[in-house]
Amino acid sequence: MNHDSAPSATVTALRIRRTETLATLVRKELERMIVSGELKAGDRLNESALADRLGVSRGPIREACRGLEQSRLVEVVVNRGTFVRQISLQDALDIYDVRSALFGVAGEALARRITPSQLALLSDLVERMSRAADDIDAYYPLNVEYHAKLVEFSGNVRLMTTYRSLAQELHLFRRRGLVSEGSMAVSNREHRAILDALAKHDSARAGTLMREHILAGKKRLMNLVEAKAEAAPDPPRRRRRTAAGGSASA
Amino acid sequence: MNHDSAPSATVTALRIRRTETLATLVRKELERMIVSGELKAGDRLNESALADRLGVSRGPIREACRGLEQSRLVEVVVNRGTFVRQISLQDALDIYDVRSALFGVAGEALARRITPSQLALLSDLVERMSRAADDIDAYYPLNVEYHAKLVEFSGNVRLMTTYRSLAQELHLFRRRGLVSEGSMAVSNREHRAILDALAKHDSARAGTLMREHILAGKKRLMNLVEAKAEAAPDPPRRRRRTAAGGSASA
DNA sequence: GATCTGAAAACTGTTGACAGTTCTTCGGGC
DNA sequence: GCCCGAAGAACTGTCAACAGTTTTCAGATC
Repeated sequence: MNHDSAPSATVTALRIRRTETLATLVRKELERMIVSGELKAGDRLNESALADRLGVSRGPIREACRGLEQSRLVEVVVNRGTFVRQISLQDALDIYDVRSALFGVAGEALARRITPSQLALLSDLVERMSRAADDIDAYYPLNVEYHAKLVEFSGNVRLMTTYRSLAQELHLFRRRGLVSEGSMAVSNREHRAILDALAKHDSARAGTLMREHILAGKKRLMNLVEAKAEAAPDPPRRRRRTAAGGSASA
Repeated sequence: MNHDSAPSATVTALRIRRTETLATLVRKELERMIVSGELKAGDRLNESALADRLGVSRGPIREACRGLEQSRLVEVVVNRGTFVRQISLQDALDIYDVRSALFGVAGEALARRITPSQLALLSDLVERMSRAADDIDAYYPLNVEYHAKLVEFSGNVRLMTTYRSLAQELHLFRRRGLVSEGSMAVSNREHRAILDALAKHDSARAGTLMREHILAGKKRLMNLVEAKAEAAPDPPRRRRRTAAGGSASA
């Protein structure tokens, strides 16, 4: 009854249209723009301009912004607009602490239930990271995928969504370049150790290692920030015109 | 210039209006209705009806729903509406695991920075809970406040918001009565132990105790569910007409 | 009585317009 | 040169209406 073979572009469009509302599509597009850096922290989202650009009216745009507000990617100021959120170093460090705890639980759960095929997949990722150890552009996406898979395989849906949301928020960190730097070889050694604990179904050890892996990342970030601060002592941060300013965040 | 004394209702309304948009007010009202149980899991949110009832148009209602969707209190199905989410026992248990991890981090951080006045406040809450040990209606809100304060005092904003969101989601658990039951005396003994560790600034112990406190709550819930299941063996869950049904939750 | 069908009702998705607020700009005064 | 203020532009908040989809329900059919 159902011809699944190669749906035409229009059919695909219709199928999307049937399961996704414009607001959802807009939200995803904005998410992409924010995470990719196309929209920078502090930028305002001009509703009319976005509406024109995406070929929709302002309604769906506003709905999308409300969603983004709740997932903390933007901040809405009454009568002034919605701004891409700006998170401080302290915010970033706080997020690392939370992520570390979540990653730890993921490890404990995963060690109990991991399957051979999942192990193989993770092992493959570690292997590829090892080969890409001196090419950050190849390494980075593999690293992201490795972490995402570890959380996904834990089987705890709520854990996964929470973790993903935090990871996405970290993209807002203004000096994001820092996040991906850090010694890749050391990091991958930790990846191997995690894999080993998982293979042995050692729940406690996997949890500890995964918790510490994130905390090590936090440490690396702190060291980098300190180093940079010494090299170029605190450029006077120019006040943005946006009300979204200040990193106090309530 | 500014007469602060007893602002009239209209002034208050205007002041609110200046800092809160209708969508925000609607979202808060809907949140209240959901958490209070006025809107039950599975119920549909009729946009026109709500608009009439709250005296606004459908725009702000829709925006509010998008926010609620992102915080996982409702589920939106294209062309059919938004439904109050229904979470399964498994979902609830998953949430307990995540909460436990977050609560643990909160404990570690809090033990390092807790102030005498914060200790006094927490101690007072435990004392009052102890006196209310056989009156669940008095005990329950104190218990909620105690947990909230522990997280709030941790000083990690992101941790607080994440924790709060999960706690709110737990209200959706269909057999929510169960959550508040459980041996209050035992629970308060744990509260005292936590307080003790915090007073001694014993970070590791506070973290462990707080983690285990939530896991103990999870255990209590599981035992209760099992007990009830034996008493009244699994009533055939009637399929709701709503598409939101099924607890598989992707 | 149960089931199918199709029209009407109810509801969601989206849009364009209007009201009120904020931002910009351009003179004028010091 | 710098500050202040008012008019205009730009933008957000809200609404009412239209289009398309889902649900309901009365009547026909078996």
